[in-house]
Amino acid sequence: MQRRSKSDPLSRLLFLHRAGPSRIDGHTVLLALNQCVKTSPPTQPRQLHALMFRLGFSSLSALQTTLISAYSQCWNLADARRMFGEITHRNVVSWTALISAYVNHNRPDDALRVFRQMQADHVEPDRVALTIALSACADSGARETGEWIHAYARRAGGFEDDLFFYNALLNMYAKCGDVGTSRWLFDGARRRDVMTWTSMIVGHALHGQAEEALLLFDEMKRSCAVVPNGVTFVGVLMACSHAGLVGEARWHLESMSRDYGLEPRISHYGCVVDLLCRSGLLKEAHALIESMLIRPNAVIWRTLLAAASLRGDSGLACRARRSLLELEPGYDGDDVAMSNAYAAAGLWNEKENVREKMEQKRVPGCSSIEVESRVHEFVSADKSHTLRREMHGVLRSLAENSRLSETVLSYRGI
DNA sequence: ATAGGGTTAG
Repeated sequence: MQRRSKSDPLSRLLFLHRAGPSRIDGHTVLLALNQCVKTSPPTQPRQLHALMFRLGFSSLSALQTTLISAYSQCWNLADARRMFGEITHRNVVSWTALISAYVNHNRPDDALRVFRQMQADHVEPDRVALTIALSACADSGARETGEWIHAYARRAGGFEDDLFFYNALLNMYAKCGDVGTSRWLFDGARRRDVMTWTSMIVGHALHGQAEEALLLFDEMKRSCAVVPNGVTFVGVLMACSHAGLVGEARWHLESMSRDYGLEPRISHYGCVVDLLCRSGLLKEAHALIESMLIRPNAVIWRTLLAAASLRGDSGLACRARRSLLELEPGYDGDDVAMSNAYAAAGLWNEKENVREKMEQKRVPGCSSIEVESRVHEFVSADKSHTLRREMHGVLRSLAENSRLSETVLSYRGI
């Protein structure tokens, strides 16, 4: 149980209640609930839930809806779902709260399932519901559903002035692979905010269109209408990373804090470390990690370890491995990388030592994939799956195709 | 008119 002060919204509410229940109405309770959710750490939604019962507001649908998002924000999806089940008169807002909960818990397919259930229940989506459904489409790559929502919105009036909706639409097309339509929406936009620019820059970057992304970022700065934020710089650095533009990436990383007062986060450093490593600049990557103001995480060190093992730099690999043992000692993949590093450097005895330790652990790495809601698992050199012949055939043709396109690219001098 | 539900990274 947390300690709370006399002035926190819950205590105030209880005080008012004791003074005379008639002084409290639904609005008062709702305001208090919202304040509770905003404090950090947020008040446990179960306490709020109990209080609603005590004050006699437990069946007010607006309050129940607020509790759905409160449970969701406290990482309690099961209780959010249960809360939804308790609502007897569901409207578009309560459905939307649940859809949003699934989106925020990285379950876009479940979000879309609920979106369809809502319509089967004869509840018409409004533009907020459509906006959240679009972000679910973007996250799961559900382009056809996204296009359906676009058509639906056009019939319902377009919502072109709603930047929330417009940005979600533009982002959906970009994430689902249709950068052309995304750019068409961008060029035709009546208004643009940071999110519009950022979604478009990231969209280009994700699809390897580094030049378009960087040109757009220049244009954004020249227009002076919006100020880039941390996410914008993730897009810019991703673009540099895909195009191998080392100098440009370093310049933008410095410009972030110098010109915009944005302290680079781990994801920004991650982009640049990855780029330096893939360009073979391992010493520079290491120096950047050591110079960071924030504590490097396992992903960053693992990037360096992978590069060091690929190039047989066993000294640097050891350095990365040491940090990884502190951060994530149980991660078996790092042993594999380390043994590869020794092998690449010709240090066979050291390689054998690592291998032997791995054998003692005996935990084979396992990959899994979900197809039509059945999960299939594979370990290395697995021959047990009934469709292995078909799968190997597909893999062979993929490998063949990528060899072909590589030949074409090198023929063009790229 | 409408408490409550909203967009950007990997």
